[in-house]
Amino acid sequence: MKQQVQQLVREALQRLADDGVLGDGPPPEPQIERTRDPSHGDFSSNAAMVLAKRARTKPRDLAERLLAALPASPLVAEVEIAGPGFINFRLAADAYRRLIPEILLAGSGYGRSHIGAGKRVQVEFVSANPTGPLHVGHGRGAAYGAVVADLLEAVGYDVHREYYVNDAGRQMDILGTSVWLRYLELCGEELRFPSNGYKGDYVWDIAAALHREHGDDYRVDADRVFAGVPLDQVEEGDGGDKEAHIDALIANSKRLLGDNRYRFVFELGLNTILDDIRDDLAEFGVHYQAWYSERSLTESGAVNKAIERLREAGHLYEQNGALWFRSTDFGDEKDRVIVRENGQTTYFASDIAYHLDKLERGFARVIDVWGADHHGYVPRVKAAITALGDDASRLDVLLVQFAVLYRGGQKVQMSTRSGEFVTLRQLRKEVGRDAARFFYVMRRCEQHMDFDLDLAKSQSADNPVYYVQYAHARVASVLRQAADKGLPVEPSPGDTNLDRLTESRELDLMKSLSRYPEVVEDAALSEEPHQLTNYLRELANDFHTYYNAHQFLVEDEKLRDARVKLILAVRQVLRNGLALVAVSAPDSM
RNA sequence: GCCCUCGUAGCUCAGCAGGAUAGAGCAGCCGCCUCCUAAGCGGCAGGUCACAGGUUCGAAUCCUGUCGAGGGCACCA
Repeated sequence: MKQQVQQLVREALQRLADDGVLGDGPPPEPQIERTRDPSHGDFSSNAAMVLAKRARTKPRDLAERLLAALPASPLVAEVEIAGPGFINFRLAADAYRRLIPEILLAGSGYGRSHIGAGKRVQVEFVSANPTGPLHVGHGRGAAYGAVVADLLEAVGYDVHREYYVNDAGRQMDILGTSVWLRYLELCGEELRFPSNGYKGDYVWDIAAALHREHGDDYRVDADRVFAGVPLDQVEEGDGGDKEAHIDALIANSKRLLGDNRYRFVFELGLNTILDDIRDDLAEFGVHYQAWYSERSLTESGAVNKAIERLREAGHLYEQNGALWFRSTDFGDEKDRVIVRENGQTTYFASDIAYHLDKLERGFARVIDVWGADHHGYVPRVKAAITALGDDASRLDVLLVQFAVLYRGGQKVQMSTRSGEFVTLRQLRKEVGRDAARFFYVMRRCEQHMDFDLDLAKSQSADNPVYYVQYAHARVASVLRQAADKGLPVEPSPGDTNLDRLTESRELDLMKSLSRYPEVVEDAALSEEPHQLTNYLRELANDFHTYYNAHQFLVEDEKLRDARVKLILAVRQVLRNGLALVAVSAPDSM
């Protein structure tokens, strides 16, 4: 609808340009926006103000000429010049009425478009280390990434969703060792669990599974495991070193178990947790096209290849036994280590290889959804891409701020270190998938979020999820009532009877319905799902207002038919919008 | 110390590729069910858009600085 108005202005501008009114060059693309104030009509263009300087006229004079050049259209009921030079359009009620059969015909396709033109976009999100279950912070990234991906798909992009699995590196070794130590405790070994180990209950569970399946097969005397290991740091200033302590334990684990058996324990931990994450996300309505293994990058030689390319391009140097990437040449604040003194490549090296791989796979755009705590990481990844001769602007990093949970007005304390964090699974169990999904994307991602658990659980109008779902359920309820009363619920074809929709609330509702495709497009292109949830709330509000003001199942057959068609269209749009945020659209509450 | 994000109604947040009197939801106050679910609707009240400068015909929106909140500054991932 907006596009149709835009087309009119575009033609008018072209005419003025042909007449030489606009000075040199082709006319610019006109900006059309929905008005805030209904007294300004439905749409507004600031073209005259923007082009006044170029045309060397006053904005209002140019607006007059533009108005005169505007082609006639049945769409428009009224055009006027207002304020400093805005051109305001009021559309004909029929233009809105015609939308209803369009929506009913398009069904789940209403609001979808082809702006993306099938361009391939990759969205990588969550990508949490498989060292423990997902917590509520990951949940926000999961919901956000999933909705951004679905939105982009809805506007015609070919979307590839990917989870980068950090299945290599020290953190994973710490997990493997943690599992083994817990297992040894289950075997009856006495030991002091390292302060830097993973202490969550899930580690016990994995250890228990190992013990159940393999008895004492992996048992080694605790004394041998801790032999020659530097002191742990139990509390501040006790002279211990928890990093050196855990590293030595890892080394001992590898040595005492041998490669194959160490690998077995390691894989057991990794796979158990990864399976759990996979299930968790699937239950949350989050699905991926690929789970990309970090380890595979090393094994395929991709990491070495990336390093070689950087070396050939002259961006590497050696210092203190390590290999560094001169990222400061590309705007990073300091240079970064690629290969450590001990010969191991860093996580960053893998990440360079991974991003190189992403770009080589030919995605027009690559979107990374990261936790805000990784923001310092952005410049170095972009630096690496630039250094490799690619265009860093193809990569878009979206940073998602943390969510702070509130229960009973109190902040829910969380600490990853002690293993006391609320998991995504617990959250889903407490508030349900619908509320979790909706609440997570209700706010701009860069906004710190207060997640009110009590509100998310409440079955009241205060809760925006119930509010929107209730609107959907009410439509279904009306249809049930119609059936009970023996009234025909099959709507008439096309725009039959729609001229009976003359109430202001009906027009408001139709206007809201007409905005939906614009909302989806804006939300998708700006990667802002909250625009969609806000819209859904507004649409639900328009519907509830209408519901309260008018009876739908009236005696007058034609009016009844018209109103039923309108609310069917409302139901369709609510369904489509809720589907995009993966929230259910129930027929009864 | 340096860097990033944020600071809008009592609370939670929209609005920010500059535009017409700053919006919504809670909470507060006042109304609305013999009628399709009141899990709803309407109304009132509530703001020096953190602060100070600057750019502009025009700034919540752009720039600089100050203050405040969160985060980041590893040969961890």
